[in-house]
Amino acid sequence: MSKQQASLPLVDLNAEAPCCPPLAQRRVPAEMAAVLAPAFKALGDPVRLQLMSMIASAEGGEACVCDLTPPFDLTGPTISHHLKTLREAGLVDAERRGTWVYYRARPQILRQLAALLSIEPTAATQR
Amino acid sequence: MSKQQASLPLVDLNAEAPCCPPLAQRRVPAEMAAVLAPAFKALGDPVRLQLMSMIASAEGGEACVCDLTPPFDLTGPTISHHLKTLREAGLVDAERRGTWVYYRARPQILRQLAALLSIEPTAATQR
DNA sequence: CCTCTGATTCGACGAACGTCAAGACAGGCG
DNA sequence: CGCCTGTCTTGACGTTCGTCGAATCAGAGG
Repeated sequence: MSKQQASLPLVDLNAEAPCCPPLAQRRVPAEMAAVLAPAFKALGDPVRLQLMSMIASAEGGEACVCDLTPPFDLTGPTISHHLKTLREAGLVDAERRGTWVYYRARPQILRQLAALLSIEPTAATQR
Repeated sequence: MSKQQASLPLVDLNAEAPCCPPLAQRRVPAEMAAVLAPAFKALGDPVRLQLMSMIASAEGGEACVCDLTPPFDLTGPTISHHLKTLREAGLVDAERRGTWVYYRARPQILRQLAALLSIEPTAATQR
């Protein structure tokens, strides 16, 4: 419900992936790779990985940009850009309440990514 | 100083991360983010995500380059480059046996990444 | 209305990435 | 030995990324 994110190519993981057959169990088809790779790419930057963790582990499940910016030696616009990347990857959700903007993690997608990487101890994947 | 990927030939996840406190439970420290982000980045390309899946789900836990190349509309060098990226991220291991080169997944790291993304239903992260 | 603060967008720059063609290296086979 | 097949490296190209400064947008409060 952020105002201008409607026109952005937002990754719609909910409708796309019913859920995740583990990566090591069945070969990931090209379409699913095209949908999920951006999410991994979004986590592929140290700053964004920390931002994601700060948001997901925050009290009440949400964090204000004003709390996310100071811990880094980066300018406000740069943090905002990283948050936008996380938003477009479908990993977080933004909401403005008065003066401040709050970011909240989307647990569904984290679960999907975790399930995709999970390895069954029962499967005979070892030599 | 958020750009720290200077001299990082090979990610050494074994010695570095004892294992993974979930991302949503405790804030990921900068050093851990610097170590783990390259692994996510390596998975952040559709081709590499499929390669990773093809290797991890292959019979006997290993796949030959000769089997990995044809499914893509890419040249041999490009596939080789992507495999090198996965290797440098610590996600796969390569071994030459005679004429062919075989790639094998490293389950430890996949488990670490999955654990990092996992969400405990017990934690009070939901509202 | 104006101003102040917080957050995003815009424009620009250097660095890194994905891709290919051409060449180099490794090993099997005549 | 020489050739052939498979894989990797090198050099180059256009594109994308991470970062910043400056400008802009969105509310709150005088």
